[in-house]
Amino acid sequence: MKFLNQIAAIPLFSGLAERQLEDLAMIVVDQQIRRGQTIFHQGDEGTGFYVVASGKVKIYKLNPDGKEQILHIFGPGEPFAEVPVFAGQCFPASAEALEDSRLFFFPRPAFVNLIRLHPSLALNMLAVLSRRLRQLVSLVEDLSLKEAPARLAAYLLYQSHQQGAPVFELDILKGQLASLLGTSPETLSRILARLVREGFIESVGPRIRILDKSGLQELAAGVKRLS
Amino acid sequence: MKFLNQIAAIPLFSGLAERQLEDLAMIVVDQQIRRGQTIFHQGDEGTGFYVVASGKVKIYKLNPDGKEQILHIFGPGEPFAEVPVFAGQCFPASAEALEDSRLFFFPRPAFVNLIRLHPSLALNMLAVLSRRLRQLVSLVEDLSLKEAPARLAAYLLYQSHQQGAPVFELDILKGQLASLLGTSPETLSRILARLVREGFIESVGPRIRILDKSGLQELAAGVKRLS
DNA sequence: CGAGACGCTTGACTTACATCAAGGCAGGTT
DNA sequence: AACCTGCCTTGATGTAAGTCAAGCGTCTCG
Repeated sequence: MKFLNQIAAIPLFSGLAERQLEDLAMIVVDQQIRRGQTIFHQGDEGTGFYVVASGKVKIYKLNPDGKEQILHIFGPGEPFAEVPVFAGQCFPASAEALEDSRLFFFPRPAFVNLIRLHPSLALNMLAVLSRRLRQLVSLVEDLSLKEAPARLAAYLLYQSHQQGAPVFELDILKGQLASLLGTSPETLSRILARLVREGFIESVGPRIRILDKSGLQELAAGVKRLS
Repeated sequence: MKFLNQIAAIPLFSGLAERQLEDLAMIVVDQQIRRGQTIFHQGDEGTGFYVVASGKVKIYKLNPDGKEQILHIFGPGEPFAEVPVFAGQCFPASAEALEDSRLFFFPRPAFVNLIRLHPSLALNMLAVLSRRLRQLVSLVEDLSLKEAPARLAAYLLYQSHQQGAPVFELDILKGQLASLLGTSPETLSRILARLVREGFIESVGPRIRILDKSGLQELAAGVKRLS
């Protein structure tokens, strides 16, 4: 059966029996998207949700002046746009591919039926939404209670942790990072320069080396500030 | 059985059979809280979730300087603190009673079992989390993409709509409203004064009268600004 | 090769909002 | 009545970060 292996590898579907995975494979729709292409706009009706098979997708909001705030960036294996499946039906935000991507689309009615039949699928989905909630709470906290340098420090530490090394490469463009951190490219550039000047990091292009991890942690927590 | 009627009236549990409501009533714990009292702190371990029976509760974050951001304010019938039930186990934020309140507490293990047995309970919970996600996305949008006057305008319109009249009373203290809108009491006070001066509203103490609904809507949408 | 286009950086300026400080007003207590 | 205390308002000042504008390296493509 088509895509069965790839579907089985999606964390959201972990713990499901072979039979249930086959049910999923029955309803899935495969979709190719080019970099820069819009997947949906906020306000569009949501007829199902997606899982990233390959590539990278951003979920974002725009204001009337054209300023953008990125809410999430999702990579392989991560589901997105589940909200309209369970509440209301329109998307609260827009989605666009940051790279050429392949998506699995699961139509709503069939998926809701599967959830009814399989409690472990429901619990997995509850866990996904709960983690998402946690992420968003943290974004609100960052935007409202921390300054831009603290947000950047937190992001750098997170990336370094994810990639498992004190030296790493930013995996998104700096302009996109600015939008994710809720600031402008100019401000991001200036803060990065200050972090270098004050010895917290080295930076060449997208390559970052963390020199003072505990200093960055203090910045990120908001207990210390740049001079 | 104790509390059965009140539990049956909670929207989260709508559509459940009598038998299932009785199961819930078996596991519920009743809890009285005084105004100002803390229910839990962020980082505490979450052993279950709550539903407000009466009173009012705020969910909030603090930064090291003591600045507060309110994430939600919940009233009768609304569940909160579900996140640690399904993902991780510690609370992402803190909770405090804004009024003397009565809470129903549902211990995690028993509740998770009920979810396994009753798919409609799972779907109800998914709907609750999805709506919560929508709310938080909207909060991020407000904080990052709108100015304080737009946030206040949106709040006033929402309250007016909720209470079903162009004249209404703020149901929380202005200081708390400032924290909910991500601003300071001083700034809130000034913006309110400007809204009055420019003829959008009348305001005496906590009493608000909306004079120019469409003007406020334009402010809230960010297409127009205060002069 | 030259010309764009794009992404990033840097400098000069502007601004929304926070902070600090003082005072007003209402409700409750002695 | 005098006096808190809590909440709100108003004024003066400070600042983080946005905006505008110019310039630079890199890559692509005619």
